[in-house]
Amino acid sequence: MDQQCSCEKCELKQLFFENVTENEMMSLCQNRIEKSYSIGEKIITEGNEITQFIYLKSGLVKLYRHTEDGKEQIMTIAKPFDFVSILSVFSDLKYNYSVKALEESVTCNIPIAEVKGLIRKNGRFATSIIEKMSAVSDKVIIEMLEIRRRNLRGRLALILLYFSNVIFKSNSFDLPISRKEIAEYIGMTTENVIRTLTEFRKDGILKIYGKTIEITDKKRLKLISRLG
Amino acid sequence: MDQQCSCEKCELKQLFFENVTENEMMSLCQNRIEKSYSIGEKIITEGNEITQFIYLKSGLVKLYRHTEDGKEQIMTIAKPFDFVSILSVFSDLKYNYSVKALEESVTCNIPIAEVKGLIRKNGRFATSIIEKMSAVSDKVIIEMLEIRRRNLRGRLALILLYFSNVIFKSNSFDLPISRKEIAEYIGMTTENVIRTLTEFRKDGILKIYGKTIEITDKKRLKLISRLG
DNA sequence: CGCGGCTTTGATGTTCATCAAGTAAAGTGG
DNA sequence: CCACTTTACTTGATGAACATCAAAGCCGCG
Repeated sequence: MDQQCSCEKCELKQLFFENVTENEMMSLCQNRIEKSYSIGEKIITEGNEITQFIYLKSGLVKLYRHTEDGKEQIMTIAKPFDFVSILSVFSDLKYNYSVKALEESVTCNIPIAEVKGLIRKNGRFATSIIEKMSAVSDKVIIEMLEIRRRNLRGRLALILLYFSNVIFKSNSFDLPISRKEIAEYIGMTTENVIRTLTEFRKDGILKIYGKTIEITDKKRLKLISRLG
Repeated sequence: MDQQCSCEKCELKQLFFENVTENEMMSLCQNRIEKSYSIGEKIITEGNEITQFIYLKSGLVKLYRHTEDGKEQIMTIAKPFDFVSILSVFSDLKYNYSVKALEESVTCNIPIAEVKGLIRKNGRFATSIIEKMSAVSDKVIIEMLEIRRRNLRGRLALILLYFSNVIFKSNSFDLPISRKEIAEYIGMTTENVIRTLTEFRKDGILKIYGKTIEITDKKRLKLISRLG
């Protein structure tokens, strides 16, 4: 095995492991497993035991859960640096949500005991994990409140802007989720997602080619997102 | 000053400070301030700087925030052990929500730097904080998803059961919040909260005397909560 | 090439917000 | 303590927003 651990070069090292000693890093590096997932593959299954601390190195994923009546609710869509396996990882023995890849994704998996040990031994590491957790749950909660307070047009406008500004950083992008999933994400029906998209198209706000969206009147979309 | 720190007797000590040494505890104890709040008093104001780590010793509080259009959204209702000042405390410099007392409440306030120091020095403490944080954000997120997936009747039934089973542990209790606040909590209008309450009363599910609620047909209320 | 899931549009009815208007309760200052 | 103001509560009427149901075209995949 190399003296130089391959994690040293990982662009996500600074995110969580900035304050980890060389020895600790070596141990992490030897115990970690990288996994690749193709579109639609499940990364985490609701109800399964939590054994790994998982974070997203690249790609895009959705966090979702099943309701009693068999439907799905999407909690959030996470990209790298947004954290995957943070919610409930430290408070529960089992996952109470599932995670699925929306794009080709790569995760880094570390045995949870290893991470817990590191938290106990290394205060700076503990601090950075706590800060990260705090930021992530905050983000999810605020996002959910922002969705809730809008009507359908506002909700759809909001997430289109989210894809455009935050995820893809472009006015033209391929929707990473189906119409049905958009509905599950923002709490409306598939039919109304489609109808509202069509409205936006007719109003000259969007161009739509299947999954490809081009935002042509962003100012107007922002207005709808603010006023509903 | 006493040798014996008064925090030693605090029933909440075990919750966060179980793993803290005697010296650390003395320091905490000297720097902490207990504060009392009467009904309606503000404990935390949105936008203010975060300087204290605040937890609820007794009482009941609401966490809420203002939307752009001047309305209020209640994020959750917290009781002791449910944590108050956990969301965003470690990731942000300012609060992005407010907290108000719904009942006579007492908080214990510790300078945030003190807690951060403790996290760095004491791994077991860091672990217990992380577990607590994880559990709290999980609770809030699941709660919000559960509210969202229901129709009005289901939402109202859900929170009535929440008050009855979780908060007051009785079929008869005084609502700690106004009709308007219920509306802000579960995302509906005040008028419809009232109308639905009246419906429940007419259906023989509840008795209502102002703020006092008595659940007379819990089985039925549970059914409504499940099926909407 | 046929099956199942996704997408689309239309018709219909329910659910819910909004507006209006009045009563009750609770806080406020003289 | 009473008049006054404000805030909370309540009911009804109306229309808009939204879900549901139905039917058909499309697409990818075994």
